Amino acid sequence: MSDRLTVGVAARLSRYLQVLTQSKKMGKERISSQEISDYTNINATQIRRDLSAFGKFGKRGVGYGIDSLLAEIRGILRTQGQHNVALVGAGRLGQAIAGSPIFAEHGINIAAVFDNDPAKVGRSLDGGVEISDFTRLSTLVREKNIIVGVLAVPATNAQVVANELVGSGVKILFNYSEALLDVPSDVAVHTSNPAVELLHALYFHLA
Amino acid sequence: MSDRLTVGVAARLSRYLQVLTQSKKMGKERISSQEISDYTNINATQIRRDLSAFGKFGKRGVGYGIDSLLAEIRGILRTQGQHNVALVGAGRLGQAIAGSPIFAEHGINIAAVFDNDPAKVGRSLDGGVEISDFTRLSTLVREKNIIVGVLAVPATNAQVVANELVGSGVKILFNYSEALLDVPSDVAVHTSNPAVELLHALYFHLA
DNA sequence: TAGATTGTTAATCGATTAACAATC
DNA sequence: TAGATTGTTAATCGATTAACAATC
Repeated sequence: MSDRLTVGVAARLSRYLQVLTQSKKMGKERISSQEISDYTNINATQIRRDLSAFGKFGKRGVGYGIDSLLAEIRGILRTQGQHNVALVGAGRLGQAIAGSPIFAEHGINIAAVFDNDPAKVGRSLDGGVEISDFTRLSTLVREKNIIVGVLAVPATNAQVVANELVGSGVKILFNYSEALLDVPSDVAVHTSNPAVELLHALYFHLA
Repeated sequence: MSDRLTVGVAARLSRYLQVLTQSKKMGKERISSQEISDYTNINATQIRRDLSAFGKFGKRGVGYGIDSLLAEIRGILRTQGQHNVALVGAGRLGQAIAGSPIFAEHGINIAAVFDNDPAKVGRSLDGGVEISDFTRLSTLVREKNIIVGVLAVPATNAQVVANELVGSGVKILFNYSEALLDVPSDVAVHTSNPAVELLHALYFHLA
């Protein structure tokens, strides 16, 4: 299987990773496709099908070993190591992101934090990273070979920050503002949009 | 078309809504399927197909009128009005959510905020909502007929808060913690998981 | 053994795309 | 008219699901 995964398979595998990580934290050692299905709303047959395309990871009548399945999926997604990201914006949202265990749990390291407020520059966030001035962004991003940028800035600044990140070599942007971003076609933008998801969820509740 | 939309169509329509809302804010009056495609990475043919299933909303050679398309999609999704949600957790993340224009822009109103910290209860957040004690959750959620709850609490408290919300009649949960939530089958859980999305995005960058 | 759960098949359904006539 | 973009067809591909033998 040296073929590239389809978008759907890659998305589902990373969701299994989340369930496995949390189940492991809760002390579980084995999990069945039905249990993963309950948490993800992905059909249990689909889950077994996704996994069996790469090998026979489970035991009939028993389920999947959490540790070994975690290792297998990380191998398939090639995301075993540590990944450095740059966070721009050290306001409430930026601080919440830096202080959350969600990134650290999956091997994602916030390697640099930027803000343009002189009162914040030089201080440290919960994660222990020191806040750098926005003007140092390009230098630090290049130095640390960072290819992922997280935008926790107001919509009015989002495009300027995106331009700076992209100009410094960043290829993946996580946009937490409502702004639409114009970027070159080789840059991927993921926009977090709880409101859009909510409208979508409401439709199925109302219908 | 009184049929229920498929999950895919409803998800895409709500993403078009986001692009239209922002384009309108930027002063645009018309938009083409190709422009929507550039921002969403959804194929332009797919967009025209989704829309034409409900009517002929565009003008050949010209594109779609933003105002009229917004109204049409809101009608299809039946989400024209105001929707009340309850926010639990008035820490940095909760404050960031309450202060963000993302919800308000789409007619979503944070009708109640809860926290268990006595130092916070009674104060008001940026949005203007007063923070209520967590013990009043059930009363207020029932009084205001709230069916959507947003969890901005640490993973260790997430299940307890989810139980309280579900027990008070909430049917849709937005979980910003990394915890897995056990809920009845008639309750929908949306978990925000930037780390999982990032692993997925990284795969396509590395491959 | 008895019960549980995987791995896999076969069938169906929806998503995706290219292409192009219609028409603004 | 010339250029642009919609609406729609037709064809392909991947996702989804039920069912069940294999086997732990």
